Amino acid sequence: MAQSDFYERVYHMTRQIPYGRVTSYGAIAKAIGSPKSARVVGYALNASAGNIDIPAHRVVNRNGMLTGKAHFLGSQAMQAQLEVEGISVKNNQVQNFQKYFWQPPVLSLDN
DNA sequence: AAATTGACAGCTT
DNA sequence: AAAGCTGCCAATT
Repeated sequence: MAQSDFYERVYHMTRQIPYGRVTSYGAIAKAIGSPKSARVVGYALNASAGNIDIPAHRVVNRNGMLTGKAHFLGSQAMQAQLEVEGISVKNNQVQNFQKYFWQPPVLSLDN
C-alpha cells in the first residue's frame, strides 16, 4: 500500500509519460483532479527518487526548467537522461519545451 | 494538534 | 517586463 491514493495517482501518471517527452507538475496535478496540487506532485516524485520505474526526469516545471534536478541521485542525472532521450537541455532548461511537452490524459473519475 | 516545509503556479506590485 | 508575494495540498517535525 502506498503512502496515499494521491501518490499512487502521481506515480501512475508519471509512468505514462512517453519516451522522449516531458510534462509539467501542474499538468499532472490537473490530470489527477487537483490542479492546485502541483507542489504535492513534486513532493510525491521526491519520495519516488531512486525508483527507476518512475521517469521523474521527464517532469519539469511549467517553464520547462529542471527544478528538481538537484533531487536526483546524480547532480547531472536528470539532464543526462533527458539528452539521452533526445531532448536538448540548456542551462537547466528544456529546449523546445512546448514541442516535447506531453499533455497527460485527465483521469476519468466517472469511469 | 499546530506550525513548517516544498521537484509549483498564478496574481500583484 | 521583471521581481516578489500569496495560495494550495499533503507530508513531516
